[in-house]
Formats: sequence, C-alpha cells, structure tokens
Amino acid sequence: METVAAGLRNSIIGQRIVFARLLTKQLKRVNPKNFSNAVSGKTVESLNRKGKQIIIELSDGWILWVHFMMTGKFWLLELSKPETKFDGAVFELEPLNKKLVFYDQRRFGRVKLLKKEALGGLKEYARLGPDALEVSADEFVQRLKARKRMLKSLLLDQTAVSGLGNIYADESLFEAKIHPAADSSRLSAGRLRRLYAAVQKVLALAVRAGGSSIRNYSAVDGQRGYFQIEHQVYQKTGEDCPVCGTKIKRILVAQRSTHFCLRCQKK
DNA sequence: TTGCGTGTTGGACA
DNA sequence: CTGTCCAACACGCA
Repeated sequence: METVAAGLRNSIIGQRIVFARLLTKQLKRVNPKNFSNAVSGKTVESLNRKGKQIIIELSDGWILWVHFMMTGKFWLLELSKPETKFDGAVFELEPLNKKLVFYDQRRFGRVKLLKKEALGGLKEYARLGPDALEVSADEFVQRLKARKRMLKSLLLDQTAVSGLGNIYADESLFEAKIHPAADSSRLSAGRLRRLYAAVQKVLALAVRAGGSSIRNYSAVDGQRGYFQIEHQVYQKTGEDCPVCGTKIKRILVAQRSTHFCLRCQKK
C-alpha cells in the first residue's frame, strides 16, 4: 500500500479530473447520485495513506476515500484503452491525458466520495488504529498488551494497529519468533518490542522492494518492482523453515491461513 | 464438475 | 470483550 500510494501521489497530484463516472452498482450504492458532477472539474490536491486506506483530497473540500480490499488497484491508462467489466470507477485526468481506473476483480473494494468534514465520521476511517509505519514502539506494545487475543488476530485487527495484512502478519511473527496463537496479554513487553522491531524490518524490506510480489498486486505503472520479496513462511506450507529446516505449518487463526515454524516460534 | 483457497472487512451469533 | 461462521465476488487449481 505504501508503494502504491507513493506511486499514485507522484502521478496524479495537480491533475484535474475532467470527467468521472462510476461503473458498478456496488460503488453507485455507496455514493451520492451526483458523484460525476461533484468530482468533475476538481483538482487532485493531496494523496495520503492510513493503514490500507487511501485518502485523496480534491479541490473545494471533497475527499475520495479508497479501500482496495483484496484485489482493488489503480491503473493509469491511455484514454483509448477499452473499458473492462472490472472497472469500478474512472477518472479522466488533464493535462496528463490519461484515465485513472479503479479496477477490482472481486469487487470488494470501495471508493467513496465525501466532504472533508465528514471524513472523521466515516466509521471505517475513525476506527483505525495508528499506522504500523508510524506508531512508536511504546504505543505498539501498549495497544497489543491491552487486549487478550491471539496475537495474529490482533495484528490483523486494524483498530489495534493499521496497515498489516495476512502476509506481513505471518512474516513479522516469524521474524520475531513468536507463535501466531500466542496470547497478546500474556506476552512480555520485551517480546512485544521484538515483534515491533520485526514489523518495522519486514515493512521496510517490503517498501524497499516495491511492495508484495504476489501476482496482480502492483504499483500504478504496472511494474512489479525490480526486487521480488522472498517470503519466509507465507504460503510455504510443507517447505523447510529457512532457519531450522522444520516443515512450515499452516493453521487457521481468525479464519485466515497462518503459516509458521513450530520450532522457531514459541508462545 | 465440485470444492477449496485467495491480498479484507463487517455483521450475526454463542 | 472474544471466537466462529458467513457474506460480498471472481477466478485458478486439483
């Protein structure tokens, strides 16, 4: 998300939206009827990310709030590129003379137009905990320790700390040598600090590599990123642990596939 | 053909 | 509060 946001920011700040439209009924349902009129003619003033959400500020106090969910993404395409059935929203930009397309195969993703003053009242935004790349070690430890949950479940809970998904949760827990089902309230502050350091390390590596290497999750320009991230445990079920050689296990935590090394990662 | 798994989230329910 | 199940949707794969 960080690399996607950075790429987008460089591409569309200062661009004027000369025409916009929503193409799927899901997006139409959560947006005002005058979406097209309200957005058209506005200029993109800023683009920020919090957790997995993208906040695009337009002129005249409008905000485009975006969540990619599983498969959403932005493409910057030539105007002549034909529309596809997965195009959810289209914004034609000047003077770039390209169209920014919110493309989403599974259609779980959301784009919502709202006034700037209403952003704080948006439930999805208001509930967000501090971003994983910005939170301090002390606050990270305090927020995780405050709850009694399986650790991985808490890492995925965006109200505790925001920005971590299934991949980076597994990779961070492996890096910190902590069992994903460990009880958050029973872990020492020292081990939670170790987890904090692991999260920072994993995210920094990922950002440097240009994001996750999983197919169809890519930056705005379609580049995969020159570097490929080497996942240590994520989706490595049955393969050897890169540290001790024990077979990587897969369990379910919070209904999500969870990959870890039984020998390296302790509760 | 059928069922399962996939990067996410929120709601119903015990 | 916590965990579990399910739904939103499309597709690749065994």
